[in-house]
Amino acid sequence: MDKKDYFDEMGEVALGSRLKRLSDRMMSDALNVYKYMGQDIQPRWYTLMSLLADKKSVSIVQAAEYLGLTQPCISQFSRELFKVGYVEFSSDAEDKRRKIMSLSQLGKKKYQKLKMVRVAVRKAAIELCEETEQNFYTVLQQFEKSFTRKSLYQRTLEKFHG
Amino acid sequence: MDKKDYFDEMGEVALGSRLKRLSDRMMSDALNVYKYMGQDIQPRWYTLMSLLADKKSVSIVQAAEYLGLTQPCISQFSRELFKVGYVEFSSDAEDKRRKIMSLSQLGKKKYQKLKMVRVAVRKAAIELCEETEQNFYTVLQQFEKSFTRKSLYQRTLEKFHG
DNA sequence: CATATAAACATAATTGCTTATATAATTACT
DNA sequence: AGTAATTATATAAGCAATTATGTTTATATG
Repeated sequence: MDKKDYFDEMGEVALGSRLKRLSDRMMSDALNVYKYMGQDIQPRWYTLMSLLADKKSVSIVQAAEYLGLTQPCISQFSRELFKVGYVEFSSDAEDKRRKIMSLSQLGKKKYQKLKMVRVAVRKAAIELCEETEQNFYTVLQQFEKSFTRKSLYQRTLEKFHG
Repeated sequence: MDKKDYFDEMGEVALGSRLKRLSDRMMSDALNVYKYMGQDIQPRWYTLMSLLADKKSVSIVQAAEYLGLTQPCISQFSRELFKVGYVEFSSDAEDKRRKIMSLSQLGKKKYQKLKMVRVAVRKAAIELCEETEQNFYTVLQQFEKSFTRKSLYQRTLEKFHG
Protein backbone atom coordinates (compact mmCIF):
# COMPACT_ATOMS: atom_id res chain seq x y z
CA MET A 1 0.00 0.00 0.00
CA ASP A 2 1.33 3.38 -1.03
CA LYS A 3 1.92 6.16 1.43
CA LYS A 4 -1.01 8.56 1.21
CA ASP A 5 -0.27 12.01 -0.13
CA TYR A 6 -2.53 14.57 1.47
CA PHE A 7 -1.80 17.00 -1.36
CA ASP A 8 -3.75 14.66 -3.62
CA GLU A 9 -6.73 14.89 -1.31
CA MET A 10 -6.51 18.69 -1.18
CA GLY A 11 -6.32 18.97 -4.95
CA GLU A 12 -5.69 22.23 -6.74
CA VAL A 13 -5.93 24.38 -3.60
CA ALA A 14 -2.59 23.01 -2.50
CA LEU A 15 -0.94 23.69 -5.85
CA GLY A 16 1.42 26.27 -4.38
CA SER A 17 2.69 23.97 -1.64
CA ARG A 18 2.88 21.13 -4.09
CA LEU A 19 5.08 23.12 -6.43
CA LYS A 20 7.25 24.11 -3.49
CA ARG A 21 7.74 20.49 -2.55
CA LEU A 22 8.73 19.59 -6.08
CA SER A 23 11.08 22.52 -6.38
CA ASP A 24 12.75 21.65 -3.08
CA ARG A 25 13.30 18.09 -4.24
CA MET A 26 14.81 19.21 -7.51
CA MET A 27 17.13 21.75 -5.93
CA SER A 28 18.23 19.29 -3.31
CA ASP A 29 19.00 16.75 -6.05
CA ALA A 30 21.02 19.37 -7.89
CA LEU A 31 23.00 20.11 -4.74
CA ASN A 32 23.75 16.43 -4.33
CA VAL A 33 24.94 16.18 -7.91
CA TYR A 34 27.41 19.00 -7.33
CA LYS A 35 28.52 17.35 -4.11
CA TYR A 36 28.99 14.02 -5.85
CA MET A 37 31.06 15.68 -8.54
CA GLY A 38 33.25 17.14 -5.82
CA GLN A 39 32.29 20.68 -6.73
CA ASP A 40 32.21 22.72 -3.58
CA ILE A 41 29.61 25.12 -4.81
CA GLN A 42 26.10 26.11 -3.88
CA PRO A 43 23.61 25.76 -6.73
CA ARG A 44 22.35 29.23 -5.85
CA TRP A 45 25.83 30.58 -6.53
CA TYR A 46 25.83 28.74 -9.77
CA THR A 47 22.98 30.72 -11.31
CA LEU A 48 24.79 33.96 -10.52
CA MET A 49 28.03 32.66 -12.03
CA SER A 50 26.12 31.56 -15.08
CA LEU A 51 24.62 35.02 -15.39
CA LEU A 52 28.03 36.65 -15.08
CA ALA A 53 29.49 34.27 -17.66
CA ASP A 54 26.74 35.26 -20.09
CA LYS A 55 26.51 38.98 -19.44
CA LYS A 56 30.18 39.60 -18.54
CA SER A 57 29.45 42.39 -16.07
CA VAL A 58 26.31 43.08 -14.11
CA SER A 59 25.44 45.30 -11.17
CA ILE A 60 23.97 43.98 -7.94
CA VAL A 61 20.47 45.23 -8.68
CA GLN A 62 20.58 44.01 -12.27
CA ALA A 63 21.56 40.54 -11.12
CA ALA A 64 18.74 40.56 -8.59
CA GLU A 65 16.26 41.39 -11.34
CA TYR A 66 17.61 38.74 -13.70
CA LEU A 67 17.52 36.04 -11.05
CA GLY A 68 14.32 37.07 -9.34
CA LEU A 69 16.01 37.49 -5.99
CA THR A 70 16.31 40.53 -3.77
CA GLN A 71 19.18 42.99 -3.75
CA PRO A 72 20.37 42.09 -0.22
CA CYS A 73 20.48 38.47 -1.30
CA ILE A 74 22.70 39.16 -4.31
CA SER A 75 24.75 41.56 -2.22
CA GLN A 76 25.51 38.68 0.11
CA PHE A 77 26.18 36.13 -2.66
CA SER A 78 28.57 38.49 -4.36
CA ARG A 79 30.53 38.97 -1.17
CA GLU A 80 30.79 35.22 -0.69
CA LEU A 81 31.86 34.68 -4.27
CA PHE A 82 34.38 37.46 -3.86
CA LYS A 83 35.76 35.83 -0.72
CA VAL A 84 36.48 32.58 -2.56
CA GLY A 85 37.94 34.57 -5.43
CA TYR A 86 35.43 33.76 -8.15
CA VAL A 87 34.20 37.30 -8.78
CA GLU A 88 35.78 40.70 -8.80
CA PHE A 89 34.23 44.13 -8.43
CA SER A 90 34.59 47.32 -10.34
CA SER A 91 32.75 50.59 -10.16
CA ASP A 92 30.66 52.23 -12.81
CA ALA A 93 32.24 55.51 -13.86
CA GLU A 94 28.87 56.94 -14.78
CA ASP A 95 27.16 56.02 -11.55
CA LYS A 96 29.32 55.69 -8.50
CA ARG A 97 26.57 53.99 -6.54
CA ARG A 98 26.80 50.95 -8.74
CA LYS A 99 28.98 47.97 -7.93
CA ILE A 100 29.76 45.94 -11.00
CA MET A 101 30.49 42.23 -10.69
CA SER A 102 32.34 40.06 -13.14
CA LEU A 103 33.95 36.63 -13.09
CA SER A 104 37.61 36.52 -12.16
CA GLN A 105 40.04 34.28 -14.05
CA LEU A 106 39.63 31.70 -11.31
CA GLY A 107 35.87 32.13 -11.52
CA LYS A 108 35.88 31.52 -15.25
CA LYS A 109 37.96 28.39 -14.80
CA LYS A 110 35.60 27.14 -12.12
CA TYR A 111 32.62 27.91 -14.29
CA GLN A 112 34.01 25.82 -17.13
CA LYS A 113 34.24 22.82 -14.82
CA LEU A 114 30.71 23.42 -13.58
CA LYS A 115 29.44 23.65 -17.11
CA MET A 116 30.13 19.95 -17.64
CA VAL A 117 27.95 19.11 -14.70
CA ARG A 118 25.33 21.55 -15.86
CA VAL A 119 25.08 19.84 -19.24
CA ALA A 120 24.35 16.54 -17.53
CA VAL A 121 21.77 18.11 -15.21
CA ARG A 122 20.07 19.73 -18.13
CA LYS A 123 19.91 16.49 -20.11
CA ALA A 124 18.36 14.81 -17.10
CA ALA A 125 15.84 17.62 -16.66
CA ILE A 126 14.91 17.47 -20.33
CA GLU A 127 14.43 13.72 -20.06
CA LEU A 128 12.08 14.26 -17.12
CA CYS A 129 10.12 16.94 -18.94
CA GLU A 130 9.69 14.67 -21.92
CA GLU A 131 8.25 11.80 -19.92
CA THR A 132 4.96 13.59 -19.38
CA GLU A 133 2.21 13.23 -21.93
CA GLN A 134 2.82 16.77 -23.07
CA ASN A 135 6.21 18.33 -22.37
CA PHE A 136 6.20 19.56 -18.76
CA TYR A 137 8.43 22.55 -19.41
CA THR A 138 6.18 23.76 -22.21
CA VAL A 139 3.03 23.40 -20.14
CA LEU A 140 4.74 25.15 -17.22
CA GLN A 141 5.58 28.10 -19.44
CA GLN A 142 1.98 28.26 -20.59
CA PHE A 143 0.82 28.18 -17.00
CA GLU A 144 3.17 31.01 -16.06
CA LYS A 145 1.81 33.05 -18.92
CA SER A 146 -1.78 32.56 -17.76
CA PHE A 147 -0.74 33.44 -14.24
CA THR A 148 1.01 36.61 -15.36
CA ARG A 149 -1.96 37.63 -17.47
CA LYS A 150 -4.32 37.29 -14.54
CA SER A 151 -3.07 36.34 -11.10
CA LEU A 152 -4.52 33.74 -8.77
CA TYR A 153 -5.50 36.62 -6.51
CA GLN A 154 -7.58 38.36 -9.16
CA ARG A 155 -9.15 35.13 -10.27
CA THR A 156 -10.07 34.19 -6.72
CA LEU A 157 -11.79 37.51 -6.06
CA GLU A 158 -13.74 37.09 -9.28
CA LYS A 159 -14.87 33.63 -8.25
CA PHE A 160 -15.87 34.95 -4.89
CA HIS A 161 -17.85 37.94 -6.05
CA GLY A 162 -19.04 36.82 -9.46
CA MET B 1 9.63 45.37 -25.09
CA ASP B 2 9.12 42.68 -22.47
CA LYS B 3 11.33 42.35 -19.44
CA LYS B 4 13.83 39.58 -20.11
CA ASP B 5 13.50 36.49 -17.99
CA TYR B 6 16.86 34.88 -17.43
CA PHE B 7 15.16 31.61 -16.51
CA ASP B 8 14.10 31.34 -20.15
CA GLU B 9 17.70 31.67 -21.23
CA MET B 10 18.82 29.02 -18.75
CA GLY B 11 16.14 26.60 -19.86
CA GLU B 12 15.49 23.30 -18.12
CA VAL B 13 18.52 23.54 -15.82
CA ALA B 14 16.74 26.24 -13.86
CA LEU B 15 13.55 24.23 -13.53
CA GLY B 16 13.90 23.95 -9.75
CA SER B 17 14.30 27.69 -9.24
CA ARG B 18 11.56 28.36 -11.72
CA LEU B 19 9.12 26.16 -9.84
CA LYS B 20 10.11 27.87 -6.62
CA ARG B 21 9.36 31.26 -8.12
CA LEU B 22 5.95 30.10 -9.27
CA SER B 23 5.14 28.48 -5.95
CA ASP B 24 6.16 31.64 -4.08
CA ARG B 25 3.88 33.73 -6.25
CA MET B 26 0.95 31.40 -5.72
CA MET B 27 1.38 31.21 -1.97
CA SER B 28 1.78 34.94 -1.70
CA ASP B 29 -1.43 35.39 -3.70
CA ALA B 30 -3.22 32.98 -1.39
CA LEU B 31 -2.01 34.91 1.65
CA ASN B 32 -3.34 38.13 0.12
CA VAL B 33 -6.70 36.53 -0.52
CA TYR B 34 -6.97 35.55 3.14
CA LYS B 35 -5.91 39.05 4.14
CA TYR B 36 -8.47 40.59 1.83
CA MET B 37 -11.15 38.40 3.32
CA GLY B 38 -10.15 39.62 6.75
CA GLN B 39 -9.06 36.16 7.82
CA ASP B 40 -6.08 36.51 10.10
CA ILE B 41 -4.57 33.19 9.20
CA GLN B 42 -1.41 31.91 7.63
CA PRO B 43 -1.99 29.66 4.62
CA ARG B 44 0.46 27.18 6.13
CA TRP B 45 -1.78 26.92 9.18
CA TYR B 46 -4.65 26.36 6.89
CA THR B 47 -3.32 23.07 5.52
CA LEU B 48 -2.92 21.74 9.05
CA MET B 49 -6.43 22.83 10.02
CA SER B 50 -7.75 21.22 6.89
CA LEU B 51 -5.98 18.00 7.80
CA LEU B 52 -7.43 18.08 11.30
CA ALA B 53 -10.90 18.77 9.94
CA ASP B 54 -10.62 15.72 7.69
CA LYS B 55 -8.90 13.30 10.02
CA LYS B 56 -10.38 14.56 13.30
CA SER B 57 -7.32 13.73 15.41
CA VAL B 58 -3.75 13.35 14.34
CA SER B 59 -0.42 13.16 16.15
CA ILE B 60 2.42 15.58 15.51
CA VAL B 61 4.46 13.08 13.52
CA GLN B 62 1.46 11.90 11.53
CA ALA B 63 0.66 15.46 10.53
CA ALA B 64 4.27 16.03 9.51
CA GLU B 65 4.09 12.98 7.25
CA TYR B 66 0.79 13.99 5.72
CA LEU B 67 1.95 17.52 5.00
CA GLY B 68 5.51 16.73 4.02
CA LEU B 69 6.98 18.94 6.72
CA THR B 70 9.26 18.11 9.61
CA GLN B 71 8.15 17.22 13.10
CA PRO B 72 9.64 20.34 14.72
CA CYS B 73 7.77 22.44 12.22
CA ILE B 74 4.41 20.88 13.06
CA SER B 75 5.29 21.00 16.72
CA GLN B 76 5.63 24.75 16.34
CA PHE B 77 2.47 25.22 14.25
CA SER B 78 0.45 23.25 16.73
CA ARG B 79 1.66 25.42 19.59
CA GLU B 80 0.73 28.55 17.66
CA LEU B 81 -2.69 27.20 16.76
CA PHE B 82 -3.15 26.20 20.38
CA LYS B 83 -2.24 29.71 21.52
CA VAL B 84 -5.00 31.25 19.39
CA GLY B 85 -7.38 28.56 20.58
CA TYR B 86 -7.98 26.71 17.32
CA VAL B 87 -6.60 23.34 18.36
CA GLU B 88 -6.59 21.33 21.54
CA PHE B 89 -4.36 18.50 22.65
CA SER B 90 -5.02 15.13 24.13
CA SER B 91 -2.77 12.21 24.87
CA ASP B 92 -2.87 8.75 23.41
CA ALA B 93 -3.67 6.20 26.13
CA GLU B 94 -1.77 3.52 24.25
CA ASP B 95 1.35 5.58 23.69
CA LYS B 96 2.06 8.26 26.19
CA ARG B 97 4.71 9.84 23.97
CA ARG B 98 2.09 10.87 21.44
CA LYS B 99 0.43 14.26 21.48
CA ILE B 100 -2.86 14.21 19.66
CA MET B 101 -4.16 17.37 18.03
CA SER B 102 -7.74 18.13 17.12
CA LEU B 103 -9.74 21.21 16.20
CA SER B 104 -11.39 23.01 19.08
CA GLN B 105 -14.96 24.33 18.74
CA LEU B 106 -13.51 27.72 17.89
CA GLY B 107 -11.14 26.07 15.42
CA LYS B 108 -14.04 24.30 13.70
CA LYS B 109 -15.97 27.53 13.43
CA LYS B 110 -12.94 29.29 12.01
CA TYR B 111 -12.38 26.46 9.56
CA GLN B 112 -15.92 26.75 8.24
CA LYS B 113 -15.34 30.41 7.44
CA LEU B 114 -12.05 29.60 5.77
CA LYS B 115 -13.69 26.90 3.70
CA MET B 116 -15.68 29.52 1.80
CA VAL B 117 -12.47 31.23 0.83
CA ARG B 118 -10.87 27.93 -0.01
CA VAL B 119 -13.63 27.07 -2.45
CA ALA B 120 -12.99 30.30 -4.33
CA VAL B 121 -9.23 29.75 -4.34
CA ARG B 122 -9.73 26.26 -5.65
CA LYS B 123 -12.02 27.42 -8.44
CA ALA B 124 -9.43 29.98 -9.45
CA ALA B 125 -6.66 27.40 -9.36
CA ILE B 126 -8.71 25.01 -11.47
CA GLU B 127 -9.36 27.77 -13.98
CA LEU B 128 -5.64 28.42 -14.21
CA CYS B 129 -4.83 24.74 -14.67
CA GLU B 130 -7.37 24.50 -17.45
CA GLU B 131 -5.92 27.34 -19.45
CA THR B 132 -2.89 25.33 -20.49
CA GLU B 133 -3.05 23.21 -23.62
CA GLN B 134 -3.14 20.13 -21.48
CA ASN B 135 -4.32 20.46 -17.87
CA PHE B 136 -1.40 21.71 -15.79
CA TYR B 137 -2.34 19.81 -12.67
CA THR B 138 -2.51 16.53 -14.57
CA VAL B 139 0.84 17.09 -16.24
CA LEU B 140 2.34 18.08 -12.90
CA GLN B 141 1.17 14.83 -11.34
CA GLN B 142 2.70 12.89 -14.22
CA PHE B 143 5.94 14.76 -13.74
CA GLU B 144 5.99 13.99 -10.03
CA LYS B 145 5.46 10.33 -10.83
CA SER B 146 8.41 10.29 -13.22
CA PHE B 147 10.51 12.07 -10.65
CA THR B 148 9.58 9.60 -7.93
CA ARG B 149 10.30 6.67 -10.21
CA LYS B 150 13.77 7.95 -11.01
CA SER B 151 15.12 11.11 -9.40
CA LEU B 152 16.87 13.97 -11.12
CA TYR B 153 19.98 12.89 -9.22
CA GLN B 154 19.97 9.37 -10.63
CA ARG B 155 19.18 10.60 -14.11
CA THR B 156 21.99 13.14 -14.00
CA LEU B 157 24.57 10.56 -12.96
CA GLU B 158 23.41 8.32 -15.80
CA LYS B 159 23.77 11.16 -18.29
CA PHE B 160 27.22 11.86 -16.95
CA HIS B 161 28.57 8.35 -17.00
CA GLY B 162 26.55 6.80 -19.78
C1' DC C 1 21.01 76.45 -6.93
C1' DA C 2 18.70 74.20 -3.12
C1' DT C 3 16.25 70.75 -1.68
C1' DA C 4 13.12 66.77 -2.11
C1' DT C 5 12.82 62.32 -4.09
C1' DA C 6 14.60 58.19 -5.76
C1' DA C 7 17.98 54.60 -6.67
C1' DA C 8 22.03 51.45 -5.43
C1' DC C 9 23.99 49.27 -2.03
C1' DA C 10 25.15 47.43 2.90
C1' DT C 11 23.60 45.86 7.11
C1' DA C 12 20.36 44.33 10.66
C1' DA C 13 16.35 42.10 11.98
C1' DT C 14 12.90 38.76 10.77
C1' DT C 15 10.68 34.65 8.64
C1' DG C 16 9.81 29.99 7.86
C1' DC C 17 11.45 26.51 7.68
C1' DT C 18 15.50 22.99 8.43
C1' DT C 19 19.01 19.89 10.98
C1' DA C 20 20.91 18.63 15.38
C1' DT C 21 20.29 17.34 19.96
C1' DA C 22 18.16 15.97 24.33
C1' DT C 23 14.46 13.50 26.94
C1' DA C 24 10.94 10.36 27.87
C1' DA C 25 8.23 6.35 26.41
C1' DT C 26 8.08 2.16 23.70
C1' DT C 27 9.73 -1.98 21.51
C1' DA C 28 13.11 -5.57 20.53
C1' DC C 29 16.63 -8.64 21.97
C1' DT C 30 19.14 -11.65 25.20
C1' DA D 1 13.59 -8.85 33.52
C1' DG D 2 17.52 -5.87 31.84
C1' DT D 3 19.45 -3.44 28.42
C1' DA D 4 19.82 -1.65 23.67
C1' DA D 5 17.72 0.44 19.90
C1' DT D 6 13.84 3.11 18.26
C1' DT D 7 10.13 6.49 18.31
C1' DA D 8 7.53 10.89 19.62
C1' DT D 9 8.22 15.12 21.04
C1' DA D 10 10.49 19.64 22.49
C1' DT D 11 14.03 22.83 22.11
C1' DA D 12 18.15 24.99 20.20
C1' DA D 13 20.89 26.31 16.57
C1' DG D 14 21.35 27.06 11.67
C1' DC D 15 20.19 28.43 6.95
C1' DA D 16 18.58 30.80 2.93
C1' DA D 17 16.05 33.81 1.91
C1' DT D 18 13.14 37.92 3.08
C1' DT D 19 11.69 42.85 4.78
C1' DA D 20 13.19 47.04 7.03
C1' DT D 21 16.44 50.61 7.58
C1' DG D 22 20.31 53.71 6.84
C1' DT D 23 23.97 55.84 3.81
C1' DT D 24 25.67 57.56 -0.31
C1' DT D 25 25.04 59.13 -4.96
C1' DA D 26 22.01 60.67 -8.70
C1' DT D 27 17.92 62.95 -10.54
C1' DA D 28 13.99 65.99 -10.59
C1' DT D 29 11.59 70.15 -9.20
C1' DG D 30 10.63 74.66 -7.30
